[in-house]
Amino acid sequence: MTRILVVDDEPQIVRALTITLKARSYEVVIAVSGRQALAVAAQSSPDLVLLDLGLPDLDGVDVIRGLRSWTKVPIIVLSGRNQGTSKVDALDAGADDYVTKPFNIDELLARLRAVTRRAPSGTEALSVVVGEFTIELPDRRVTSCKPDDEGEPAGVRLTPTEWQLLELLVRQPGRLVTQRELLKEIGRADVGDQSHYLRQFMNQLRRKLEPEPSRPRHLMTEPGMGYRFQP
Amino acid sequence: MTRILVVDDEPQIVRALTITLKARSYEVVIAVSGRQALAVAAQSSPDLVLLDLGLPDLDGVDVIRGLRSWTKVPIIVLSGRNQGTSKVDALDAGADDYVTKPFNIDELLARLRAVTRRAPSGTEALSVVVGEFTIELPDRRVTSCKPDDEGEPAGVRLTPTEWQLLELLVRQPGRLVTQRELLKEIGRADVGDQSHYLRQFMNQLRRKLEPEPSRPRHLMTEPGMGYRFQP
DNA sequence: GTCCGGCGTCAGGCTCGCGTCAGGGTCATG
DNA sequence: CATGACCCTGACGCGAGCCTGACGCCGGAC
Repeated sequence: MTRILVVDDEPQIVRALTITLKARSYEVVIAVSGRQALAVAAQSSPDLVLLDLGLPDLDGVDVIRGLRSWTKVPIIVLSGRNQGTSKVDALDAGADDYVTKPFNIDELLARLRAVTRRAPSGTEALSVVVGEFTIELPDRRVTSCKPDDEGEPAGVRLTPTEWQLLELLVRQPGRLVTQRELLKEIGRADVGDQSHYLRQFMNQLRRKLEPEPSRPRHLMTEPGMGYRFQP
Repeated sequence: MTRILVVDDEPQIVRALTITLKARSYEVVIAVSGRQALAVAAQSSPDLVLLDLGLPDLDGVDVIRGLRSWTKVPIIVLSGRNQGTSKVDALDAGADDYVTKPFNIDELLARLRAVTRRAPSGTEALSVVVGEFTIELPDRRVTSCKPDDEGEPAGVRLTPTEWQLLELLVRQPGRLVTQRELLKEIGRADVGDQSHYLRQFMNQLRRKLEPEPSRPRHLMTEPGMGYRFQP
């Protein structure tokens, strides 16, 4: 089932879109601000994003850039502003389509089908460079730029839990991800203080990815809060 | 250089578009009717089609269907008619975008960049070499480079299920394919943990294709996640 | 200076997932 | 009916990955 992330701060718009999309048996995820949109997109990996440009916190174009820094997920922009260069800016920032409010719902659905039709493989993603390694999100692998002793371009083996944590961090570059979010990702947000757990895996990740594990440059820890991925 | 096929029967529109596009160093090819559009597209293989719906001979939607019957080239529809269901019909027939006349030229150029940006333009490899075998996807067969004892260039016999799994892996070289994806391919993603199932078939594939089945070099397993084809 | 909470690191037990062999069931074919 | 080929399930050993406990370090509070 196709999962759609609806980003809008007007409740009635969100409600109308949700009802319409669910009636077409789409799965709907909601965000009401730009920052929330980036966080939710990272955690739920939607197949399409419906993005309103008039958000309270971030500029819509910055939201598009934030998404495009790690994913190729199709983005359709909804906007009341049809003047000026916002259309061109949004499209050039990486949006796939631009629909002006008020929009015909059938047209929106048709455009939605058009952009999803072209991207059948779900969430294609880009790669992120970390030190001497390249994290390839779509392939779920980490490769080294330098070949090893035997001349093979060997990569790094990551365990499922390590990968889950790394992916959540990398998909939100620069943003602080709380311990709770990280623990929720690996299904351990239920009981007590499990931060020890996290430290264990972060340690392993640093040992596998950081040149100097004791002096991390990309997997930064924010004491008392959580962790942050620094590109 | 990006080649654009402009299809319109109004000379002044064609002229204006041609000048604008050539100024952006696009290559421009012209057709003034539906039939001509199909013929020109076939022989010049453009990278994008700008299609006016109000053509004298064929219905615009039929032109789209005609193109889509053999090519995935991006199509942007230009139209003066913004009423009715023509938008939905055109998009569902295979158009990638729909712009209503009169249009802002900067917006059109931005949409043009948006659809070409997403265009795959990649040709898939049809046969893959793995060890001493060659996997020929279109022929659905695996042949050995070395002839057998009797001098015949014997191939490897794969069962339907084995082929389904191998094809899914080989079609995405280097990418990790999750257990769920693999099980879904062979129609067993419905209930419970069927990973045992997978292991069975992967084992058989390795015994048939890998020089050392216990030390696989191409059909790699990623514990807890899935499998990966390594070219 | 002393206490204390949070973090990094190491070590070890234990479960889980993987590979492998073996055997039974089903369907098409001779 | 007999005979394969193929699909599917069970059992078992083993190693990897998970989870927990313990210890040292550092910075801030008092």
